[in-house]
Amino acid sequence: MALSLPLIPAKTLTATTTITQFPENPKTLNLKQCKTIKELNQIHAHLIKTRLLHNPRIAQTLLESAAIVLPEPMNYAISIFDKLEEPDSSDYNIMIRGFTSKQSANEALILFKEMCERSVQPDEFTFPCILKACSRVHGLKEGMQIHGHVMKSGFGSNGLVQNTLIHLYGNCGEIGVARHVFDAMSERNVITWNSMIAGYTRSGCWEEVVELFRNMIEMDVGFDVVTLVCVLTACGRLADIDLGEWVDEYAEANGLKGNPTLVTSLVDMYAKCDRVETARRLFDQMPQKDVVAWSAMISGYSQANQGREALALFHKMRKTNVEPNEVTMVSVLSSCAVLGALETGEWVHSYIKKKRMKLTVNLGTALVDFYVKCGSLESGIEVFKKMPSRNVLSWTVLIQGLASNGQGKRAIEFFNLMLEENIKPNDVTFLGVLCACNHAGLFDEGRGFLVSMSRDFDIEPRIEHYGSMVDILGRAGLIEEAYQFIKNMPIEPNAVIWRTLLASCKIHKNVEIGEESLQNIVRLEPAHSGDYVLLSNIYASVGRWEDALRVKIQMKDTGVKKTLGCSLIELDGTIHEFFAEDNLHPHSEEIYNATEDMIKQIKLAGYVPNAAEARLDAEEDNKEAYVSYHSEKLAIAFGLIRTSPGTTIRISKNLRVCTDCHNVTKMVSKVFNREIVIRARNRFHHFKDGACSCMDYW
DNA sequence: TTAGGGTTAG
Repeated sequence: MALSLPLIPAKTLTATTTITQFPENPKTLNLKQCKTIKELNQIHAHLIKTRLLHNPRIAQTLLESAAIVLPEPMNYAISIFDKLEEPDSSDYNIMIRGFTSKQSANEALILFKEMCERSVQPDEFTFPCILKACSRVHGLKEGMQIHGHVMKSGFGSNGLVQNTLIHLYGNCGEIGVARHVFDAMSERNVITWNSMIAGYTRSGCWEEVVELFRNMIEMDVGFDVVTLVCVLTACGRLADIDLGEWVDEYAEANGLKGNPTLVTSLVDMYAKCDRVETARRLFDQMPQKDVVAWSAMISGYSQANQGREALALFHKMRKTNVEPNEVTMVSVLSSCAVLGALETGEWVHSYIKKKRMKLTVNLGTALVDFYVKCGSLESGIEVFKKMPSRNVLSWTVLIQGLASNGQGKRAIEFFNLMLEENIKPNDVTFLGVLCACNHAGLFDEGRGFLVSMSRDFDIEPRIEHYGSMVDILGRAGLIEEAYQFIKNMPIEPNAVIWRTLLASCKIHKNVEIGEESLQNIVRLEPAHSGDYVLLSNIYASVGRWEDALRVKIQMKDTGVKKTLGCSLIELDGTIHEFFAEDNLHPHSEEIYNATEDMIKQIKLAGYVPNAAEARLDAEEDNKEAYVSYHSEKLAIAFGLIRTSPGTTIRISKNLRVCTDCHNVTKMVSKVFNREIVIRARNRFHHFKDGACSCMDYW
């Protein structure tokens, strides 16, 4: 190995400058007190000059300072190590630890190999050190070889070694093997338990984390902050607020709230347990917030569907000197995706480029997901192609994105490419594939995929897959067959399945099966307003006005509240929110005028308001007016007056698009020569030249 | 000299 000794010239070591600082007997030198490389240089030079470096103990202390105490690169330590006449196991241990702690675990492994070749026997500390190195680089294969070595060397029942083995296997996803080592141990300490719990945490086995924690308490093992951090993570994922609060109280009572990692875990737990305000309070109280704390709070908002708060917090973070990392950006992009905030997300994308952040699999996938969820398919595909590596999730978000945007055939092409690249699809991938078949009208293919997923890929279809199949049949107009399919399903149908059928009944005007569907839905899930609206619309569409009204009244009587329609449009990075008939917007009057204007113009081109739905939605006299001011119409009109001609208008809304709004948007796309993308509750609609990508089925 | 912890997309 190359020698690079940045020696201070001997002449600087004058009695007045340096030597006098040393104690008389250099053996008592505490080299670990060296704070800088310069100090170490001086001592090193002195030891060479006085020949004390030939003393192995002194040399080893120097080595330890260079390799472990100082944060310098390993070159210096290497130069000392290479000069050792006969390095023993403890010298090797120091070097292995140094490499591992300085992120060069591979070099640690090379050195261990060299140690074995030079017949230096590993001691009880060597194995924990080298196993930690394996763990760092997820070197399962190397770790297993060393495990074999451990057994041969007789350290198989050494507690330290076993703890590190648990950590290694847990860290490499071999949680079963980790548990095997754990179960075989005769004595376990807190670290043993924590290593096992940490492994379960890493593998997402949240129930096991809680179970082990309860065992720890029952068996009186004791626990510490590390245990609690893992338990809190599990509480968040399991939405176990009771245990989470218990941990919080324990931490409070035992003065652990000063530990930033623990508080970050509390923030995460509260946010995931739907207590975002509590999380924010804790977050605000943290005196020092690192990137993980910020990311946890941002992702808390993002997951609680509070995208605007997430973005606001991200902007606040940018004013501090804490640099966001890839993980932060994943949550920020997810918020943009949920909000449909294309401009903001595009800005985030350029920010990622400017900061030269690594396009990790997660970050790349989040970007693809963001673009396709904003209906910006080409950008999504471009990012996807540029990703240095992709996993099943990356493919799945792309397939789902293409499918929900009405590009079913293209989605299936990507699915085939995925198989060619030997990426194994999972259950969610198949949801995307079935969705693609649905939107592309690929009826036979859909049926084929449903069979294939269990036969060829060993994935049991879940209720969602059956639901997708019901949708495929319904779209094809095979209502009766869809009904029989539900009856013969191996799983008990839920409200979603019946709702899917109900929606098909609406399109194909099948009153009889529609009625039965609603009965089933009401039985399973009484308080869902959309179903009543759908049935009511079915009656209306076949002219059964009294029945339609009866359903409306029934809806009122049973206390089912209609969800308020809400549409969002982003202009110059600001998100504007509209509710049906609202006048909350500061430019309300202007927007209403624009909406009237828009309707007037499309009427000239032949638009006739949809009487059926208008009639039902209307309160008394102002029948037409009511539908005219559905939230997406207001948002589109606002988009028309605030963007330059030809610009694509992008809206996201919380409900399905109603028939009248769908007609209006088609007409607007033609009359005003605009592409309009509406992201609705269940799918995307791309309007262009008077037609929609959903082919009028949604 | 030795072992364990928090944030991320479908």
